[in-house]
Amino acid sequence: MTDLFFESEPEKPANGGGDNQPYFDGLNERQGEAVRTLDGPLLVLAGAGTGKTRVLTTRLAHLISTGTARPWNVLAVTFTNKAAREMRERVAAVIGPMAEQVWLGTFHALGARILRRHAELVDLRPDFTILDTDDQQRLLKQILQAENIDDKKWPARAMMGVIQRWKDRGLTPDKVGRGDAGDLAGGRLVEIYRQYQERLKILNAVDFGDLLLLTVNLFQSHPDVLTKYHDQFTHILVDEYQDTNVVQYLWLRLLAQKSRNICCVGDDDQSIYGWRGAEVGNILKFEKDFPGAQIIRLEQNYRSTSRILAAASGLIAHNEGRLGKTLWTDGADGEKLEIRGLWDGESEARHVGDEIESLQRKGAKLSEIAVLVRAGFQTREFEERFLTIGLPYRVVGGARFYERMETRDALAYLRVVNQRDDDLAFERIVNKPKRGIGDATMQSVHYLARNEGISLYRAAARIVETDELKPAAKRKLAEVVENFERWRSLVEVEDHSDLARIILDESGYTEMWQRDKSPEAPGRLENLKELCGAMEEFENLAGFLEHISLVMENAESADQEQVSIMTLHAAKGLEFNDVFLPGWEDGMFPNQRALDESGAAGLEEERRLAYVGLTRARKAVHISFAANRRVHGMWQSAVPSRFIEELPDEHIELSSETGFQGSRYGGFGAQSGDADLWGDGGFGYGSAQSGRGPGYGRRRGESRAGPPLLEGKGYVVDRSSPPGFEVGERVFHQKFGMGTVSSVDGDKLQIAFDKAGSKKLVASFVSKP
DNA sequence: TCCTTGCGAATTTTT
DNA sequence: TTCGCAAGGA
Repeated sequence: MTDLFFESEPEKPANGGGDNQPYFDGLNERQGEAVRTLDGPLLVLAGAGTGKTRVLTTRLAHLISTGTARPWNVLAVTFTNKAAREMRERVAAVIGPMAEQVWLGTFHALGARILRRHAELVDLRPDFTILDTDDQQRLLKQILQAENIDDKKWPARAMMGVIQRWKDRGLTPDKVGRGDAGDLAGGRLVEIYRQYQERLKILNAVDFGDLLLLTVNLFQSHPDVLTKYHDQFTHILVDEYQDTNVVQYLWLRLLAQKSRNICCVGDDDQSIYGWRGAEVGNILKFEKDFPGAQIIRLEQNYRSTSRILAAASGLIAHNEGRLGKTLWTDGADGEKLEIRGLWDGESEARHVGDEIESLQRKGAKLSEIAVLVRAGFQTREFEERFLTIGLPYRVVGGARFYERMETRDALAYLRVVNQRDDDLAFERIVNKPKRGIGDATMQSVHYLARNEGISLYRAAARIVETDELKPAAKRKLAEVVENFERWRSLVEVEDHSDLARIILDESGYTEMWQRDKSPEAPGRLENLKELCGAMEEFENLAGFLEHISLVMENAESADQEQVSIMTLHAAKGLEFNDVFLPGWEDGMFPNQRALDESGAAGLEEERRLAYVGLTRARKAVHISFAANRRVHGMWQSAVPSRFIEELPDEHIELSSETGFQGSRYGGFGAQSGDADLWGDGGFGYGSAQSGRGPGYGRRRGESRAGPPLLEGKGYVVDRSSPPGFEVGERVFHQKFGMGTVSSVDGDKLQIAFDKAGSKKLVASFVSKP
């Protein structure tokens, strides 16, 4: 053990005391090893469902209960507040109130905590504001506008993304390479980034990226500060290490370099946040970064059936550059993965709805069922269907309480009271409710603020002392400033939730909604009440605002009996008995844009996402794909996801409503010599046809040339080899009309339709005219 | 200052 | 298709 100087308690012998502790009960050998290995760098490769959280919390408890470290000597880092909260609760269950003293939190929360202690060293005041995404974007937009950057060509959102990625990589404006900026924002993006940072200083504000970036800068430029933390943190624990970006990595490395007692837990196969700066590389090169590191693999899965694991393993094996793990279970084989091909999106939603109802009839709990989609907009189709059949559901990860307009307005008032220089907050409410402070007035204030290098609030306070504004505007603005000064003087006197009520009343904000006749108004007033109520749980105004900016959570709806609908990203870390994975079509999943933008790496990340999806399921996986889908109002035809082909044959059961007669699917039947692959289950071509109204089947038949379709058990399966098409040939599709073949790739054709644009589809969907 | 109209874009998201 | 934004008119 290092740092004996700082350990007041004598160390327990390596194999003593701890091992018999009750918290070791039920840990398997590997897990126990991961808990006991307290010295030196350790990487725990924890596959899905292998008890990762358990190991992490037990290890933390073990560190403290053996006296190896005192609570405040442990730094435990997570990515989400939820994970942090869970860990703290579980540790507290073992070691009691001492858990409170552990430095446990998200990277950002811990960064903020450190940064506030040394704010002046990075040119901030300790009461700095933490801007949320919306504020960041608005601030950047202002700068872009001032610089006359075309916001059509260089939208603030996208530019913010680029700057964010720089921050993720630890790059301050002076460190961004020349080539990195390219022609972004007319080649001026680095300069704009610099200005953005300068504005933040004036606003006494930081964005999320700064919480880490500035902390790293602080450690690098003030070794004495770093030393202080070296002395404090003798043991570091990191959750979800595969999701760390470069700054987080630097942050950890700086803090861990002395003690080297760093334990990172993660799963390279579940790295799905590359698009927002996460570096799988961090976990892949752990051994190089921390020489002598031990690696422990957790491979025994306690969640899924062996078929699900085999299918997931088969899929993920297509990725290169993995550390490699083989999940196993001593549980049951379970059912084969069910894969359904449907005619279109609506039909898919109906199918999923029916399946869920059938599960429900068999006694399944709705809370144990989830529909996991690739992108947020896909939830709509299922919501509509579930509403019509009266199936209770909830969409996880929608609009959040703290993102609602009225909440943000109210918060803006509080932010200005808390910190005058918070321009974004000030601007948001200066004329809300309407009090006659329009663009013209604010222009003058902006002008003064810019010239003097001061914040809007200070500029406003100054400008009302002059005769620059028209009398009416001047009076109104002066009133606003006076109000804020008065509210500010009440901070010490009034209880902060009462103060919030006073502010909302006196500013006329509450009245504004009371007068509002729109149907949403009552709800908004309700939210405002709720907000004031929520404040009571906090010590003071500043504490509350810190919580808001860092924690931004949904008020959790009670665990009711409802199906969960969410994105695959949101599902990470969760588990359900039955998991539905719709939309497995090329272009949708894997997502076309991911492929276009990130190529092979993008495909691998999509595949990991699929892996995450599959491994959420305890008992059964239901995959589906649709032949036709309406995207942005246009009908698109698609081929099944390549991931379906990558699933091991012996663990899947494929059936299709309309028959995707691609060679693979034809080959399926031929391979096993068993038509049953197509024939089980209740979803037939015929029944689907009747549900959709007349026409489809007939049209399809009519427009089709060549041999009639084979029919078996209600399915239409074309086993004849697809008619050969050649480049340049004219073809007909029932939905897209006439088109010309532009390329041929096996049984998939690229067709330039006369009206519907260019599409890639399976040859059997088109016919010769 | 507010409302209408028209255009363009439309992943994943925590902090 | 639908939504959000920005410009232009009342």
